[in-house]
Amino acid sequence: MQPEKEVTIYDIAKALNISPATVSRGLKDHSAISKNTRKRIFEAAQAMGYRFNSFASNLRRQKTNTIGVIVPRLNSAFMSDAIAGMEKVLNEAGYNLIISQSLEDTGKEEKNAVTMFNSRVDGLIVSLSYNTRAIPHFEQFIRRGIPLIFFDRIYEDSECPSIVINNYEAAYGITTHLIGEGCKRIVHITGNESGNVYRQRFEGYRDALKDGGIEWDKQCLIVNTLTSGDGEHAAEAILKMKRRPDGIFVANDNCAVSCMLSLKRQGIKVPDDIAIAGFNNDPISRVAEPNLTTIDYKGYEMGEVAAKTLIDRLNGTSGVPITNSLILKHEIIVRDSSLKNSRTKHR
Amino acid sequence: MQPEKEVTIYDIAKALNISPATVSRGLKDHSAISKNTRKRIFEAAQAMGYRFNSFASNLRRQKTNTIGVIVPRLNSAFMSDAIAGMEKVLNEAGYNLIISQSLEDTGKEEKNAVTMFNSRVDGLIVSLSYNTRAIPHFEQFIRRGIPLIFFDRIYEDSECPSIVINNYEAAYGITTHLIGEGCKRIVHITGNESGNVYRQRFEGYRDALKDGGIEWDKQCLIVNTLTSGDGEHAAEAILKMKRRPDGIFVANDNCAVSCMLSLKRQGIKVPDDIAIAGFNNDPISRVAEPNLTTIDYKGYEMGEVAAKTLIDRLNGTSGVPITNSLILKHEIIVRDSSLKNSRTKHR
DNA sequence: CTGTTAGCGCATTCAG
DNA sequence: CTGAATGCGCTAACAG
Repeated sequence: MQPEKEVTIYDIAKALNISPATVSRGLKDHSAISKNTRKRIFEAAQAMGYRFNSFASNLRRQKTNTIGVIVPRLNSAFMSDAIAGMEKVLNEAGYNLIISQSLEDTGKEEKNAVTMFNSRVDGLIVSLSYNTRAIPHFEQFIRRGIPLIFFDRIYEDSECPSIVINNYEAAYGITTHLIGEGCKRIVHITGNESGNVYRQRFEGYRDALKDGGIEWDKQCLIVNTLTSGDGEHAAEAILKMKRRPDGIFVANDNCAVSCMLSLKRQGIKVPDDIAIAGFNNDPISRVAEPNLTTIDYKGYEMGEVAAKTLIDRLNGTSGVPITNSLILKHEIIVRDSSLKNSRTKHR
Repeated sequence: MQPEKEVTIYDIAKALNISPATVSRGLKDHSAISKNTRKRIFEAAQAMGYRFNSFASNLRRQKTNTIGVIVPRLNSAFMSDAIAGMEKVLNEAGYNLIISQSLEDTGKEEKNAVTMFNSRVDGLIVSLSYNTRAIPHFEQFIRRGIPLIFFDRIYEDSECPSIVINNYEAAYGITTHLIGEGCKRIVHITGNESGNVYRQRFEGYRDALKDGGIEWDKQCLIVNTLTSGDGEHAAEAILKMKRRPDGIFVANDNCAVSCMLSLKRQGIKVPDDIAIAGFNNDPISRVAEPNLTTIDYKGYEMGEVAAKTLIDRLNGTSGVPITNSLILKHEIIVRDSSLKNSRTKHR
C-alpha cells in the first residue's frame, strides 16, 4: 500500500483558490476571516486529509507547546497519580507532555534534561532523582527563561517554584503517634538525607522523639535506598540490635511493608512487639497484614498544582511575583500496624 | 535575567569561517568531514551554547525520530516495566518517546491517536484499552505506512505485528494446577471477553475444566473490570452462591488480592476453603497473605521486543516479510494461596 | 573534504 | 477581510 502524500495549506489554498495565509488563519479560527471562508477551509481540510504540521509551526513560532516531565520513576502509585494530574491540566491548556524517568540515576537525569532542552520544551516539571545534589543540568533552562517547577523531591537552593508537602510535620506527627502508642525506642529507616524529603522526615522524627522525652540514639537510624530488599536487610539489622526497638518509622511504604513481613517471618509480632509506620499511603499499605499506618498525600493534586503553577509562569506577566512554593496537605492514616494501645483496650 | 538568544549552525559557521553545511555535517559526525574540522565545530558549538533544533531538522527530513506509545494505564507494575524496556531499546536507537494513557477509555485512546498522528510519530506501539473493539483511529497510520505494533492487548484482525504471551496456555495451566490441588468447583473472574487477553484466559480455564473432568457451569463466570472494588463485589457474589466454589482463578492480581482479602474478612480460609490464583505476578501478590499463586510474564522483555520489532519495521527492507507476531514465555508461580494438597501433606 | 543552493510547512508583517 | 512575501534552522543534492 502506498503511503499517502502529505497535504499542506498550499494544497488547500490551491483547491479553494485563496491564499495560503488565509488558510493558515482560517485553520486557527482567526477572527479576521469570514465565517464562510473558514467553513470552506475546514471542510476542504477534512476532505483532503490535511494534518497540521506542528514542526513547521514550532519552527516558525519558536514555541513548542510541549512540557517536559522528569521523574525518578513512573511506576509508583504516587507518581502515576501525579502525572495523571499534570496530564489533565496541561492537556486542557493545549500542551503536550514528554515524560521520562531518571530511574534514580543523576546521569540519566542529565541526559533526559538535554533531550528536553533540545526538544525545546516550553516548560519543565521535575522531581529529582535520589542522588541529585546539584542541578547544573537544569541551569540552562533557567538561563534561557524556560520555567522550571519542582515537586516532591525539590532542589531547595533554587528560585524555582516548588510543590511539596510538609515532610517535617508529617514525620513529626506519625512519630508522635508511635510514641503515644507506647513506643519507647523507635528506629527510623530512611533514604539519603541530603535530599529535602528524607532529611525533613528524619528531622521531624528526631524532634518528635526529643519533644516526647525520648533520647535520640544514633543506633536507631538506618539509611538505605528504601527498596523492598533494603527493607529485608533492615529487618535483619534490627533483629541483631542489642536493644531491640518497639517501633519503626519507615520513610516509604514499600520498604516498610517488606521490613514488616521479614520481621513477622522471624516471629516478631506487629504491632505488639514492634509497631510500624510507613509513608505514602501506597495501595500496598492496605494489603499488608496488619494494615500499615502511613501518611497520605495526594499525588494527583500535586500534579495538578505543579502543572497550574507552570502555566501561570508561562502566561505570567513577568515581573509580577507569583507564589513561589506551595505546601500541600497530608494526613496521618492510622491502621493496625501501629495500634498497640488500642489493641490492649479493645481486647 | 535576559533569555539568551538561540545559536544556530550559521552562527557557528560564521565564527569558524566555514559553511553551515559543513557545520551540520560535522555535528552529526558525518564521515566526510576531517577530524580536525569536526573537533573545531564541536568546541565552538559547546562554547557558544548551541543547541540542536530538532524541529527544523524534522521539518527538513520529514521524520521525527519520535515513537508514540499508547497504553491503558501507566501505573501497573507490568506496564511500567514494559515501558522501561521500550525506552531503553528506543533510546539506544536514537528515538524519543511520547507516552500517553487511554485510561481504559476508547474515546481518550482515539484522541491520543490523533495527537500522535499530528505529532508525526515515526511509529506507534499500542496496548488497547479495555473496550476498544475496532481501530479506525489507527487506520490512518497504516494507510500512511507508519509502522504500528500491538502488545499484550492486541487487535487480532489486523496485519500489524503483535507481541503477546499465550494467555490460553497460561490460564489452562493455572486452572489445571487448581484442579490438581483438589478444587472441584472453580470460579473464574475476568474482564471483557471480547478482547484477546481475557477471552483467551477464559478459554484456557474452560478447556482445563473440561480436560480435568469438571463440568463447566455458567454460574462460575464473573465478568467485571477487574478493579479492586470489583474484587470485593465478586467476593460478595461468591459468598451468596448456593454451591460455594472451592477455587477461584482471577484474571489479574489486583482483583484477586482484594477478592481474597474480602473473603478472609468473611471468615473464609484461603486456600483451605477456597484456593485462589491470580495473573500477572504483580508485587502485590507477594505481599498478600497467603501469597498469591499467579502467572509471571516479563513486561520489560515484552517492551524490549515490541520496540525491536518496531525498529525492524522502520529500517526494514520493505518486501522482506518480517515475523508478524511473537509469543513470549510465561511461568506459573505457585504460592500458598492455592496449595491445598501441599498444606495437608506438610503439616 | 567542503561549499552553494534550495526548500521542508507554517505564521506573520505589511500592504491592499 | 484577504494576499504577497519572507524566513524560522536545518539537510541533502549537487558541484566542486
